[in-house]
Amino acid sequence: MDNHSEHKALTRLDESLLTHVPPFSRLTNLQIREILHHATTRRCTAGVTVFGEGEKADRFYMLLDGYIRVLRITPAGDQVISLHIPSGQLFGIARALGRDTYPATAVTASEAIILSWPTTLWDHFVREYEGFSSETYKVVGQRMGEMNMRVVEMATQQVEQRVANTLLRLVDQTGRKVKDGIEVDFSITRQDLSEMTATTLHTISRLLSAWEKKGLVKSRRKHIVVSDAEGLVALGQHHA
Amino acid sequence: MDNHSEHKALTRLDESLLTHVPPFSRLTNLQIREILHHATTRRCTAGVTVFGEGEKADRFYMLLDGYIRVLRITPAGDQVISLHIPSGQLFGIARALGRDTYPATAVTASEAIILSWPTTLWDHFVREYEGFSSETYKVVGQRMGEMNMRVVEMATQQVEQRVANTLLRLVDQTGRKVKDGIEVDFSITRQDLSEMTATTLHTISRLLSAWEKKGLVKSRRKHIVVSDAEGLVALGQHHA
DNA sequence: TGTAAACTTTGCGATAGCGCAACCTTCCGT
DNA sequence: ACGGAAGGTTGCGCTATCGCAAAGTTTACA
Repeated sequence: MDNHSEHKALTRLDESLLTHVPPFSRLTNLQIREILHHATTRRCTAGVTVFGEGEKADRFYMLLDGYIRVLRITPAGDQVISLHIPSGQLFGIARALGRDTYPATAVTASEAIILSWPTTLWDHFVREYEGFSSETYKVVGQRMGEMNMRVVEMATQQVEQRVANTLLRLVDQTGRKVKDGIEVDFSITRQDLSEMTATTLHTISRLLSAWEKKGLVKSRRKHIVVSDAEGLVALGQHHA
Repeated sequence: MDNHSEHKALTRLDESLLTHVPPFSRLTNLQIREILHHATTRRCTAGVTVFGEGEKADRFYMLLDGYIRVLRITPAGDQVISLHIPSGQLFGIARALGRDTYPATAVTASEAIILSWPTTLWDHFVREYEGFSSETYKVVGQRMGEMNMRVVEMATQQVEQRVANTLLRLVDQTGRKVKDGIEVDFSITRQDLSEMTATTLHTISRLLSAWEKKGLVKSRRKHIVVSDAEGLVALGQHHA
């Protein structure tokens, strides 16, 4: 559960890594080389805490590969998963929102490659790099949209619908095609799913079992495959 | 429930109206006069829809006086209140988040005075006006923080705690001192409160009755006064 | 000034989903 | 290759909260 597997990557970073990543896509190779020059690279196994809620936000990050899980822990010790960040997105950008501490904890949900820069460079990036700012705020907007959707779902839908919709969104955003359906692209436990949907792992387990019997999903330990998305969508809609 | 009371205000707009409003506070009087020159003013009674979810975001707004309620309506017809905006804040700033439609509906929660500008001016504002952008993103950050807090609360707390905390936040953000406590500064029904806390108006009614007996609040039709904030805080914490 | 509309209260079941408990299965490290 | 830890399943009773119903109260407006 902690930073065991931290490495300074000495790998030579190729400019092509960033040329197709939105916030940097409009830049010249020279600019990208400049950006990479200031970057620190880090490879992590799953389950590594990148930064913690409330810490001083002295770096901002770009996920090159893998998935990041964003979560908060209540005083009472309950953990709530806010969202998952796919590769190619910035995160830990407290500075962009006028904050100087991270508002949540970021943990790797899979193996991951992460670039980061000191927050002091943020203003420089915004000023110098065409499109950096607007692309940044596009993902901020997306994330707000997702959070909003979650609030609405939690306020209006039953557990079964919420879980169905959450699972669908998961495979939609991070799904990988496999033999008999689409699989969530990182390890995910019933506990994790329950922390995303405000339920208990027990309820999730029961739901997945039921769905498996109906042929909607196939799940094994830490893996979930959606085999009948249509069917799940139906479940997610109806109020019965 | 619709735009009955719309007026074009012919009132002369005084520059001093904006000089103390964060996004404009660093500007010269000349700049402010320029900004006001492009603005459209509108006075509304409570309950007027300023813009609707999904509409083309062709204007952005500044609330000069009153309160705005931001809400979403599900396909099934359930209404969920996202947040309340106090005077002095921008809203309807889809453009700032790379969107071209409004993500939610905005309704006046009280009488209100609203300035607005065509979205086409947004980039101009960002470019020309020192501090406009950063102040904007500060409120975006705040709102994200609030939404996040709501998700966490809804996921981890019982109804009574959620309602207590919501009410406390309400009087904290928009409270007005009255004889025997602090009153929510706009009309608010049990229904409204239930739409903020993901409950039913019945449950809210029962809770308020119970709290009134305990001397924590005093409520009449559409008015709620918190008389013992400490007590409510206690209720909002404990898990029993 | 009276009548309808909007808002509120309260009682009484019904139930979705939790919490607990016990047990099973898969994986990982040594 | 085995033992323990992490993850998963399932049964059962409980309760917080909803949903319905019916009646009371305040306000608006004709």
